[in-house]
Amino acid sequence: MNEQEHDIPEIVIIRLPLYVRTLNELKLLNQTTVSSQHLGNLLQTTPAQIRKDFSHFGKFGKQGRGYNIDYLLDELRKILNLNQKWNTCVIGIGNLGQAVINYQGFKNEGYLIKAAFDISLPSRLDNKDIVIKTISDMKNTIKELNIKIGIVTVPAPDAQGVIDRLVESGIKAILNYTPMKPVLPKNIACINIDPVLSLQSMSYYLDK
Amino acid sequence: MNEQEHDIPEIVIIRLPLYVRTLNELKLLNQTTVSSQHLGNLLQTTPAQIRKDFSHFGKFGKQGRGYNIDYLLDELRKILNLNQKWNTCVIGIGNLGQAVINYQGFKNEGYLIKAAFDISLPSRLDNKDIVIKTISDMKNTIKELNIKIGIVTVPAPDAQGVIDRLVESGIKAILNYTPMKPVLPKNIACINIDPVLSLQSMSYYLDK
DNA sequence: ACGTGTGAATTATTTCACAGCT
DNA sequence: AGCTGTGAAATAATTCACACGT
Repeated sequence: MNEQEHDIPEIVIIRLPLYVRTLNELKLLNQTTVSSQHLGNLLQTTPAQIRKDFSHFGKFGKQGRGYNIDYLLDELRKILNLNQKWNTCVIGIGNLGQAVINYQGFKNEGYLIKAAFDISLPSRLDNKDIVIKTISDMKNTIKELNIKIGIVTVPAPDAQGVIDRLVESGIKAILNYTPMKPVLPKNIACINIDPVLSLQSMSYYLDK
Repeated sequence: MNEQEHDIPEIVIIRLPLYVRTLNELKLLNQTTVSSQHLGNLLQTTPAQIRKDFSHFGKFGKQGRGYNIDYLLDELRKILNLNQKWNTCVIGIGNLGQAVINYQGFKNEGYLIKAAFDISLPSRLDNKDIVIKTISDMKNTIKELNIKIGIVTVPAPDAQGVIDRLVESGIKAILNYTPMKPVLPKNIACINIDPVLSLQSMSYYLDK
């Protein structure tokens, strides 16, 4: 199988950003080349899995030599559509929403928070780069600013309503910080971040 | 296979808290009974998967009648060790750490933040229920307060060092908000929350 | 000699389908 | 009739192992 002929397993897609991150770190250390063995050591995974993952997309390595880091990074970034900025918005400007807005990690990786919405406008939230609007202005603003990704930080009971409006507004991906799994058309990507569920599953292993 | 004779797949453990959450919601709606079919509809999964998941732990249902919600909930909560409070601590009191400390969702589910640590003590952080200490006091405080879970919200370069100290201090589970995968002894549970990785993997599906 | 890319083998997970209880 | 619990079957994911290029 060569080049993406058919559906790549989602679990492979989820691992690609890990490879990108580690390759960036190697680059910072002035490495130019890496083997699947070495990358596997750094990522606590097997060389076979890394080679198999890459094989879904093409042949990026050289036998006997491993992978050229710059080349592999660029290929992976192209696959993941990381060679461009993505406009995002935050819905819900409470504690969590403000923490998300202030977090620099999104911007550093090319995810620009262009707008933030809430039911009513907060009095103080000084950020020149971000448009603050009410949820009733969502659809227009999202289209005008070419926003493709929504970050949902409203209270759980409001989430499905907000997400329905995001979908109507043309959003294509959702990062959902709400403790619920939204109902969505299947062409919309969504990842749920749910720290309580994480603690609860880890609790299984406690006192064992 | 009856009762947990051998290792339950982690993927099953990860789904159990979802069942607990949905059963709680049904209980709030005064339902007393539920079938795997109905639960599957609510959770957007298949009845077969739910029954198979439960079958790792015992027989909780009645043929022809489905599951008694109170009974099933209690069994699942016992399996997950949710019928007790767990003491936790936060390491790193920046934006994110403070958002975590202020979030009520942990407390509501029995995860009590008893202490917070940073390199130096912040001047203002008024919270009567939480002990604020420097990282040098970590080991003693964690042992004194019987803390079993650490929530890591320090900058990435500091994370491995902090996590090593948590392990030394006797912590058994880690919720890691840092964009790195820590090296850990395999008897320590760890879940990484990494919103940037999530956005990057969703970006694959954008512009498709 | 090193290390990729990949079919084949293995292992894990999901789904099927039905006997049997209520 | 309705619905669980579970072997068996089907599907998916990982790992093996090696031919072949550098």
